[in-house]
Amino acid sequence: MEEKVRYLSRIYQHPDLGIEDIQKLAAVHEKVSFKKGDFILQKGEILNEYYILEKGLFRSFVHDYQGNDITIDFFSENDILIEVSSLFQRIPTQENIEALTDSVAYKIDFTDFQELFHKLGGFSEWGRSWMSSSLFSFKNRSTLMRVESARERYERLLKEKPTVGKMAPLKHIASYLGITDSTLSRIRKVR
Amino acid sequence: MEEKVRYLSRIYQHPDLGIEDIQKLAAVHEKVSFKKGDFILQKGEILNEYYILEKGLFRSFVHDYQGNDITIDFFSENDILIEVSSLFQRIPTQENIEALTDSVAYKIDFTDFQELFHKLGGFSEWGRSWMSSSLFSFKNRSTLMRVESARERYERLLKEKPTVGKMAPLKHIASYLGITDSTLSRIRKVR
DNA sequence: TTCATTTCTTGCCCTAGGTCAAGTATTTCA
DNA sequence: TGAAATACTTGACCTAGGGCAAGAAATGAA
Repeated sequence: MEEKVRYLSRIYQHPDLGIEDIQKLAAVHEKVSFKKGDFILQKGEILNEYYILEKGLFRSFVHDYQGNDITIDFFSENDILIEVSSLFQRIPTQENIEALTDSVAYKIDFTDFQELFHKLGGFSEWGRSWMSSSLFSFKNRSTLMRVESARERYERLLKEKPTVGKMAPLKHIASYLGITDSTLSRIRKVR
Repeated sequence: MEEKVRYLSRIYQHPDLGIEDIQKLAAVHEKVSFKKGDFILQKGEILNEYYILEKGLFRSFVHDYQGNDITIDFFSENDILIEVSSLFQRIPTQENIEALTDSVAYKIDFTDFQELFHKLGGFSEWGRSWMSSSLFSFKNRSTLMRVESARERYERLLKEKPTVGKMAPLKHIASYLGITDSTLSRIRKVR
């Protein structure tokens, strides 16, 4: 129990969140494990919880209009495992979220979240700030897609999420980067 | 005054926001006008307000590591004119935001925003929901960058923001789409 | 273990879009 | 209203990365 609080206080960092707040949060987080291949969300469902990923690797993906599997995002250790628009706007998602390795996470239900979001001022501040940095990184990604070459994007990914380079199958990485498997294979060959 | 309330109630739509809430919001929104070429934000500054754009067209842009001007986003009528991470995380921005036409907007200061955000439950819900749809559209954009051809992206933009096609200079549209001016010019030539 | 499936590599050829540079057209503002 | 600046077009050529297909390697299920 102590360990849960210690871990969550590393995730929920905000000047307005005191130790008692973290304890209230910890009380509604439940430890869960996943096997490689498990799904936490599938197209058409409404997400009812989110997870803090303590150990392991997930990816989210969609199918484009030609049926191709496109990786949207990778989630690695200490990331928040979530599909924001489905959870917060209560609408069916386009995305699927799948475990690429066995994993451990802390789960919190939407109703518990909602209650504390309105009760703890620091928590809603934390949430807004998490969302805004998440918005920033998607904005950034779409800029970098326009500006960097395939190799540059690959090298950036390796630097930012080293686990992905080691654990994710090449085809998922390729679709995440917006290139084909063959091209990624060739990029990898040369250093 | 009545007109301001009427207009803002079209923007701030949420089940938990009643007419009295909108009136409180309207009280802290101030009508402002801009001339073509005005900036509301420049690299290095911290944004202290946001705007609801009633009339006109803006764009945000950055310079990449080679000094090229890259358009990040266009803002047209009824859009929220904002740079989220600077405003909410109180950090200096990377972006510039510039009026492409004479414009009219409603301005709200961060301190007023902050007060009502914590006072009106419906307003923080509205904010979260606005952010999550904004997150969704950036996520979407970075997917479409990977999946669609240059011409498809251009045609989507025309459909989604028709004013942009008419008012924005070709080079800004091109950098928004991630292509060169020459290519966009050629795309336009053929229908 | 072995057979099947999935993952990755590689060769050959092709194309969307880039680069550069020289126009032409349109704005802008003195 | 006319000169300078900016916006747009177009041609000639080039290149990053795609498409396809065949094979090698790794994984996995029985």
